[in-house]
Amino acid sequence: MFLTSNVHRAPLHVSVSSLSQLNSQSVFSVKYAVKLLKKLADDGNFKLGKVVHALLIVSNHASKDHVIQNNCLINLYSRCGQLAIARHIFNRLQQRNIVSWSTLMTGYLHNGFTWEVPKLLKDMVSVDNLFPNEYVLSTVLSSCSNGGLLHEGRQCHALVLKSGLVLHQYVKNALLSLYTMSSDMEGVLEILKSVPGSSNITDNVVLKGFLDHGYTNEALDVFSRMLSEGSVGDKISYVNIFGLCARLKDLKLGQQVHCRMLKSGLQLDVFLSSAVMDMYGKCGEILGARYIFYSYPDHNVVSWTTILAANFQNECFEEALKMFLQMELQDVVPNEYTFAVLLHSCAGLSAIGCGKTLHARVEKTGHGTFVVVGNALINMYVRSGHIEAARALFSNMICRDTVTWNLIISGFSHHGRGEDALYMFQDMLAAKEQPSYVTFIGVLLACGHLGRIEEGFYYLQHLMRDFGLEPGLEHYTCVVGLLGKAGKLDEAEKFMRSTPITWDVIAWRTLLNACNVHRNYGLGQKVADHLLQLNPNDVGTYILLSNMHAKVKRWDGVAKMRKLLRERNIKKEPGLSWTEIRNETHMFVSDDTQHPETAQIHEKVRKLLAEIKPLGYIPDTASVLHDVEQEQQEGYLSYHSEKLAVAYALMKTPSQAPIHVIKNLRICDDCHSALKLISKVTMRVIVVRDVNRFHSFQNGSCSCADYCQPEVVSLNKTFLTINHKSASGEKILGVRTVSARFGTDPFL
DNA sequence: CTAGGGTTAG
Repeated sequence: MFLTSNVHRAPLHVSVSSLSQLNSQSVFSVKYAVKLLKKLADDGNFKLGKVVHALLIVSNHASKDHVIQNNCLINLYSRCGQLAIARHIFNRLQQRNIVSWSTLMTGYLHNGFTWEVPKLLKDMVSVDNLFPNEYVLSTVLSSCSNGGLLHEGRQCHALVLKSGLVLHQYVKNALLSLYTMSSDMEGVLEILKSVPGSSNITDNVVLKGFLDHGYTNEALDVFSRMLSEGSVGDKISYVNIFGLCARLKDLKLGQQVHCRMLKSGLQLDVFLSSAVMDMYGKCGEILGARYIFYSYPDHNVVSWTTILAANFQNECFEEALKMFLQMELQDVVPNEYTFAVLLHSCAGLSAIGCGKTLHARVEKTGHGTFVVVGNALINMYVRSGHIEAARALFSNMICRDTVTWNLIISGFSHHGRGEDALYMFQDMLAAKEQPSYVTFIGVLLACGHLGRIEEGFYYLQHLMRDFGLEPGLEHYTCVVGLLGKAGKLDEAEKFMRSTPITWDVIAWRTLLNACNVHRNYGLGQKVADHLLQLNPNDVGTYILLSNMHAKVKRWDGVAKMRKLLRERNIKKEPGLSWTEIRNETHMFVSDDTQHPETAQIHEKVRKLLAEIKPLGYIPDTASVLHDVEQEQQEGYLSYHSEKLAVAYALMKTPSQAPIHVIKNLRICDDCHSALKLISKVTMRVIVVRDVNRFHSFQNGSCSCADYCQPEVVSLNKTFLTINHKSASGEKILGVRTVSARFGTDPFL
């Protein structure tokens, strides 16, 4: 084009010496200068812009006082990030109009000086006696929403109403953004109702607003209206809609939207690919997320973090850590979200070595001061069994949020430290931090552990409601556990029958477990029947039931359970335990002989069992459901994985070191009593994380006080669940090492 | 001559 060729060629050849030749010539008409400056402003071309500006000055043309041309110069400099120059020109204008003001305001807005913009409006009205038009109003409103200036924004709303410009779409959208920013979704609905007309941009603002503030149904309404109008818009619309699908965890809808996007021919960009990955990740379809990741090449921190998070959310913790190494190789610099995801992945694996390395790194980079990272660190230490390290971190945190408190409270609860948990809860209230739904799960677990029935009911029936919280299934399940633990089994059953809620398998299993502990055979059988009716293939029920039969020496019952399992071809998930020794993770499978040191480990187990026998240990293998086929083989050694892992850790660690073992199932009664005694004879602290909680064995007793906690979901869905398959699906046996090289050695 | 919407943690 004529314009571009002129811009890009002619002025480029202008040198200082040639300026004098151009001096007397009228090179630019005003009209041409305006076109040129606009083009340069759009490109953000500071270098050429200065040259043209210089030419305009030296050309001695009458145009230099031309207001439109000068407005273009202000625009040029503010678009190039040179706000000081823009302001200087504005100050020296011979004459100015409303566009001069509006251009300057936009400059302040885009350069981050949002709070100056309402002041400029005030000056404009008082000094130049100009009334704001739609350009000015939408710019000032945007500044208010970007800068959190709610008060000023409200005043602008008044101006908008006075001017009658509400009907203007730009102004309306800016108003919607303002009310979205201030979480006033009722205000948003009000504007939508009173102002007709909608554009793609309106839809996007509103959709995002509804999503951010939990108005999922309203967001769905917007989406279905977009569909009925035949188009779902552009890339940004798709980003928002994928966000909606992610929120709904509706994979089917997400796939349909994805198909539609493909058909519409839209190409992925870094935002869109992140949004699609996030959708697949949150909908539990990790393969979809990975597919998108590899089909779009140009990733930034955010899209990398998205794929790491998708892996984490789908319990592919190792894969998340491995992919981070790739990210580093590509020189993408991680941010606080990246570190949070990585630390949560370590937490999922109880990979304390990786976790500590990352801890060292965030301390060095300064990311440790972000709440998200602090929370992730606390979570990592809690789930690796280092509750005191978590407490120390908590004490040193500069700023905390609800999640921080929830983590430390339920952390103590899961470690059987009920009193500490309740003290923390009191501190939380004293710090004026609003407790949430999750907070009370941790609090009720703590009450359960301490056997404080009345206190628990007070929290459930009064305090929660004082904070506007409606108790849910998790809370009620905690109460069942609370009553059950105190031996009030009939009351627990009555509570379940009288509470109008749909109880799930977990709740009934909590009651069955209580029956088991308190040897209430009759009620136990009743509950078990009910459980098997709910889910005839639930292994957990069979195991509990079999334990119960064994406890009252009803061996016929135990045999019946085994027969049922065999007949129904129900496979018990293999028992896995692992322990980390100097950054190496050693994984054990029950009755596994693949570890290179199997002979020594078995020898160690035999020795330990012999040592604790005099202290009263009676092997209780009959009560334990092993793999039925294997069990009938001759010479079968019933060594559960946790026994193997503990024995190995005892062999390989210094004599005072505490031992940390993680397992995928619930610890069985036999191992539990064995480990209590082993902690006594070896004088070691042995911390075992099972699916539900932590058992801290010390000097012959356990922090769980021999009672299992209800299996309520706490903090998030991945709490205490593990990934026993690697990304490629290979089965993990014997020794496996989780690499812990993340660029920074914690001891450097 | 001047104005608007997007991705990651729990």
